[in-house]
Amino acid sequence: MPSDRRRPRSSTRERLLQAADRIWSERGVRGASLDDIARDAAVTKPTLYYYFADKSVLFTEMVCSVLEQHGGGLRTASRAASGSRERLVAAVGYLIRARCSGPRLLREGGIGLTIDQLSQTRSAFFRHLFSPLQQVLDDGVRSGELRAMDTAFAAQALLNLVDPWTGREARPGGRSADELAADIVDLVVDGIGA
Amino acid sequence: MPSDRRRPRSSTRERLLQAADRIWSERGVRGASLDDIARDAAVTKPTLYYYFADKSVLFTEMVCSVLEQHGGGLRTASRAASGSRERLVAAVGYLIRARCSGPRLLREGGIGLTIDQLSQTRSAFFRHLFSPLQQVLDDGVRSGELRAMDTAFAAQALLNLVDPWTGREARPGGRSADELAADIVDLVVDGIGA
DNA sequence: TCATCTACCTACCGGTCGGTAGACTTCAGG
DNA sequence: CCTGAAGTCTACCGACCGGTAGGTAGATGA
Repeated sequence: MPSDRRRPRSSTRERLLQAADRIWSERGVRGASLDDIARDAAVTKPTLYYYFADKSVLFTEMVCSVLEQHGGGLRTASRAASGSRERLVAAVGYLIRARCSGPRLLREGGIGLTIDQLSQTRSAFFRHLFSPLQQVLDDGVRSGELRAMDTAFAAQALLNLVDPWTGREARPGGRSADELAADIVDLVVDGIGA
Repeated sequence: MPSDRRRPRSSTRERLLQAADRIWSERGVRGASLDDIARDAAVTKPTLYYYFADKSVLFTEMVCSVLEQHGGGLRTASRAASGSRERLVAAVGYLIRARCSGPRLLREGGIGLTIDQLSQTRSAFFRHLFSPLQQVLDDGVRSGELRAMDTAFAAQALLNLVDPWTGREARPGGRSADELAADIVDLVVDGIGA
């Protein structure tokens, strides 16, 4: 091997975070080993340990990093649209297109996160995903486009709805991300009542 | 050990299925070992292998068995009520109370199920959970209580909504099973539009 | 009474996983 | 040219997991 060594510190670290996101999102935290992640980032496991103290740290930092990233995209997307329904479609569509599997990974827990790490990921979830979505709902209620409701419950419900459908399979009826987003928002906004 | 031996064959087998359901539902299929399940059923792992050829067979039989069981409860519950909204509340309430985590376990897949086992679990899911729920929606559309819609999509959405909240934790705002069911159905039937 | 069967056990195997020790390579600064 | 830190590697460990080999206690039936 020539001088691949001595790569800039941030690049390898970043590749490891991305690999952890991609692989764990697809196969679950327990479905893929650290070797798999290291291999995907084109390094070996000890190199992974050079950058992250242990598995739980890698997990926590990865989740926080992708939540922050998707939080930014979510805010941008929902601000770009006007009207509550359109903002919701934009937000939901972004989450699906970005394959944002944060909530699902959060629910996996159990890898032995410390209380501190757990509260870190929860806080990242609320700050970056939950709150922006709830904000859109609150705005809609205030402007009269949406009815009065428990917006926290509705926001969580929306995220729970989006989550199982972010994978590349399992898009009902072969819907595209945009169609799926529109259908989800139509369902939740209009309801199924006559 | 006195004469615990020579227990009736069906009892131990049944206890293993129940243990697998309870433990895997709580900790995920990869989060608990066969030793854990055997221990919970008060036998050893080889005894588990006496009844089930391997892990994937135990998984498949367990999923089919609990789906069948919950399917029965689901039909009974939704038939006992009248009116689409009430039938939906009854159905959703049953699934939450029964902590029916079938859909989540199904999504885990990946334990190396054969194609045959996979189609077996999918078919059980559709026959016992999905179809009864879609039936309630179809009836509602036919009677005019619900608007025309893609009932397959709506049924899947309802199951996706229920699923993340069947766990013992994570009931938003400390809702009881019945309150949660009512809130979910209100959200989906009435929508959040003004 | 004795062979056979069911139901279960202890003890182990091969493989994988998270994690570590320590050597090697590259490169910047003196 | 030397040194030392940064970055990466090979090679390994103990724990655990799925699965198996081989044996045993007790009920059953001829």
